[in-house]
Amino acid sequence: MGIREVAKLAGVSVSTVSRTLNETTYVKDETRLRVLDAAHRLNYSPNAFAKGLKSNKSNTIALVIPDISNMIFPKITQGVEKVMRKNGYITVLCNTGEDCGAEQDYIKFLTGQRIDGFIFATLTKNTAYINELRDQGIPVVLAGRYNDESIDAIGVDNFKAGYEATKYQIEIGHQKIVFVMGNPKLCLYEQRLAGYKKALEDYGLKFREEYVLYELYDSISLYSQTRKLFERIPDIEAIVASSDPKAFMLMRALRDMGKDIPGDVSIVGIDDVEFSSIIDPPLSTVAQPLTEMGELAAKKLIAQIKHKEKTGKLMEPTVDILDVKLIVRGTTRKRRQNESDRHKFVELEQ
Amino acid sequence: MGIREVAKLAGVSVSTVSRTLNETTYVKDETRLRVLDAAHRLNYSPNAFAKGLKSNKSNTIALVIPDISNMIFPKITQGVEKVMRKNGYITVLCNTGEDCGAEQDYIKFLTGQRIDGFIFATLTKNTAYINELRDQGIPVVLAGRYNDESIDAIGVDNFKAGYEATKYQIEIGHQKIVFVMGNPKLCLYEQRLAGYKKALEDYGLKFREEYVLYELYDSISLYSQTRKLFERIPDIEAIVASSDPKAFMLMRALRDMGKDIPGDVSIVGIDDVEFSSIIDPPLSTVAQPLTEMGELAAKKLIAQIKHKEKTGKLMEPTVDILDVKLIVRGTTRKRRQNESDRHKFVELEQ
DNA sequence: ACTATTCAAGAAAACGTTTTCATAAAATAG
DNA sequence: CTATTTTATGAAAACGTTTTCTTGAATAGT
Repeated sequence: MGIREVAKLAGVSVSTVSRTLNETTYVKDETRLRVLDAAHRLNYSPNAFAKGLKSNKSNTIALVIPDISNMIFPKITQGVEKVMRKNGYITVLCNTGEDCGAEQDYIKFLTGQRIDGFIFATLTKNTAYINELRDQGIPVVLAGRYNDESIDAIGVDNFKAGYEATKYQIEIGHQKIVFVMGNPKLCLYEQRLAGYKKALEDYGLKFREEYVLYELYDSISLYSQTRKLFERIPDIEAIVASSDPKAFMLMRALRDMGKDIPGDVSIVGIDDVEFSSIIDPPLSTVAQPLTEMGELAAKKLIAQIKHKEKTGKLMEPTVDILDVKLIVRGTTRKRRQNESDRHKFVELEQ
Repeated sequence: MGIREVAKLAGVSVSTVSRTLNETTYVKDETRLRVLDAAHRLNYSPNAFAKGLKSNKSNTIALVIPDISNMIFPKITQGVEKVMRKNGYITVLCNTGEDCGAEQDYIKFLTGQRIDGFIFATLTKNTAYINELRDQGIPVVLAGRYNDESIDAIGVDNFKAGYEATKYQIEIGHQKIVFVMGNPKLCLYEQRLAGYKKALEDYGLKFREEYVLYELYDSISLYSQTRKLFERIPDIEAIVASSDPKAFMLMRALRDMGKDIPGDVSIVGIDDVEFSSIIDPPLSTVAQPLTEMGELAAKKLIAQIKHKEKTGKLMEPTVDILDVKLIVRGTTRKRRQNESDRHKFVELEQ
């Protein structure tokens, strides 16, 4: 089942078989046909190990993500895989479980496996070992993080996302706006928070530390923290959640406290995961183009790989920032003038 | 950076280096230390291509799924990847997009890439090319489907899932129970439907074809179909959805028609995806252990791979069926005695 | 008609390992 | 003290390709 068998059946040398199959130089039409036929008859498929050994190419890339069951990553993954497959690359999945150590181990292991390139969608700040990878000449692109100009990246405008979400809440009349913060180690949350602050500032509202709710530990803790916050400050009017899943958790907590959404609290998220449009009421949110991000990251990586194959060097890194877009759905609502108006409104609706 | 450099630095032959690194036969302690030190100093990592060429092992498996952004697959994927990584295997992700042709292309391509084994979580009935794969001696395990005893598989008891969901609706007093059917090409839906029918029968209820709602095309169409069904048969009391995402879509449609859940319609799903517990009200559903399914499939595949390495043959295939469990949450509710009672109830609550 | 050039195809080297074969020293047995 | 076994290592073959080096035939240029 090797190339030798094909050669024998076609009555040519192995070199000729290789040449026809790889279309590398001249081979007479008549011979080519014989070879192709033989290869087909023997159901020949070249040994990837041998090929790789010569070419030092695996046609395999690694997608490193923290947690595939976190809703934003399947979309990114889908985009990456699709583009890779179309271009003849295989995608290996590395689920690091948000564990930096595991990530490094994985990288070390994969480097030995001669991976052609890496896409990192992990979101921690520490990029030392990632830069190292690039310094070794291995193509790397970051998806969803771009704290560093020294590496190729596709990101979204997280600052704008935070800004737009907040701006909208302000423009529909809210002033007491809580920001739900995520893990501060991830710069995307910092950027979103910065956007929130800037919007407040631009509209002459004062930033108050007690209005930002930090997600400590996990999303369960967010539930109890929400209740505590609303007990302390009952007149909160609006919420900007730094991610959709956080918005879901808050909606849950609020509902359990007897609050109506958007009647009592106007909520806007950031992400636009698939579920945001399915829940009731559908979540208003700032959408980031996740699948597109994956696709672009994949294309960028392929471009680097090809360039490296040709020239032996990597291109200068660039970072592309994708735009975000506010989608108004059912969880946001104009502020009513005062309490008495509000009751009127409620009665009217029933 | 090859083994030769290590050998030179350690002052030994390449054979000795290989032997120390693979711990295959005798090598003097003193020599071993020298080699290890040299390898470490040169940051040596063996070339996977060369290794594979000799051993015919890639330490790589392929996970074939229809759609990673379909909520049940990230969980399975997570389970597979975790076990694989722990055992030194790499997982390549194959997202076929429910397209059988693409799947076959992918398989052909991967077979050439010398993949050690396959896990299929795709759910179509046609297994001809999968059986072929096994006949070629390639380890294969199916996750989530088990229509065939000739291949290793991990499945869930889909019949029981349909049965338990229906049984519960009956036991809390409902009689007019709609079943929402999925793609009939997937045997898991057929099995769930069979469970529904059997439960009806066991409780002396008649199966009515007009009570099963077929998801034609996509989940969007399900929305309009739901409305049509309830216009035609307004007194439906309960719904058994053959998957949680379908339940979500129905809840949406029902809500838009002004129906209260579970007040007017009692709904139970099957799957227990992460979101089911997050939405409001949280979905009652029959849970299948998705992550566990992935883990077990991975373990089974590894067992086959190891066995094949040792004996050159595959073990007799076995299929394991995991149990499912009804989780009662907020979308199900006991039937009230009659219409007048019902109005009373509603008033009381307000 | 004789040399360049292009076309066509085989022989053999190379890729970086592992593994077999060979050999020698050391340990053990009789 | 020799004969065998065990321990330890090097040389070389093998894995299945691609690619360089040759060589030969055909075509073209004067």
